[in-house]
Amino acid sequence: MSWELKSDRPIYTQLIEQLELRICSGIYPPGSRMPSVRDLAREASVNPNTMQRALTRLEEDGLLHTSRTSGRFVTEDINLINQTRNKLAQEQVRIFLKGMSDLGFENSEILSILTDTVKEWSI
Amino acid sequence: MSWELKSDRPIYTQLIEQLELRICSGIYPPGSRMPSVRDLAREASVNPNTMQRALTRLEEDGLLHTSRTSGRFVTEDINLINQTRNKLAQEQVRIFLKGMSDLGFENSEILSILTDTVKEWSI
DNA sequence: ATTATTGTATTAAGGCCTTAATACAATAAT
DNA sequence: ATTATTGTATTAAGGCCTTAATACAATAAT
Repeated sequence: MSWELKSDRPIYTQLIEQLELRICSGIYPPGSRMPSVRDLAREASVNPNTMQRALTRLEEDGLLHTSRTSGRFVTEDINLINQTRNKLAQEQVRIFLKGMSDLGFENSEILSILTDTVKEWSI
Repeated sequence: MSWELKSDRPIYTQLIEQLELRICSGIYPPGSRMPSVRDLAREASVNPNTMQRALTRLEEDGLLHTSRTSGRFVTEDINLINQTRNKLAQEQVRIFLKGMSDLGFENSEILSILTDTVKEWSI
């Protein structure tokens, strides 16, 4: 998975989302060691300071913890990870339904559009 | 409908989205006259320059046109408005499915989550 | 013991966004 | 004819974000 950073929002907020995503989807497994700040920054083509800023946020949320000089580690609290995953999913759903509703689509329409799109995707 | 401007993205991009939304959902009907730049700016609590920047963009897309000193008007091209509405809707769907997929949800799960959420909302 | 790697902190520069204050041109309204 | 309202343009200031260049402390690796 690439980092897909766009210029329409602050990079550090996008990094936060990407990192959350990678932890929630198991790319960085529970308890595993994260790449160093410098490595992550190089990988995402951003300044180490910017990556650090994002990592600090994940730490505040408890998804990461730091062991001074041996690096950062993903939490082993699977419960927290799952809660985060569900929180992110619900947020996606909420934004989607709000957006479609604002465009004037009825619930029934939304469901049928989605069903159709999913079918097309899976063909 | 209030303007709901957040600070996590440039305001002018949010204004563009809001204005598109209002045209597509009929709040500003086809052919109708828009409030003046200054009035819109006051309404959204932003600087006239910022509102102007957003309006210029809508104009480039053909959703608005200007009649020098009598104001801006919404296009009468209902076809264009509908195309825009569908484009925005498809974009919502695409982002939603991408987001849920990145979180590791299967298509079937996505559909059932959405169905459930819609049911809860309508209770 | 020494070295390399880790996270962390600081400072300066530049860029984009937003606001604010003005001003001007065109024309509808009077 | 005059006035008010419209869109439009310009300039300066401040804020946040990002990068870049450094430096330091702690400790794992050697």
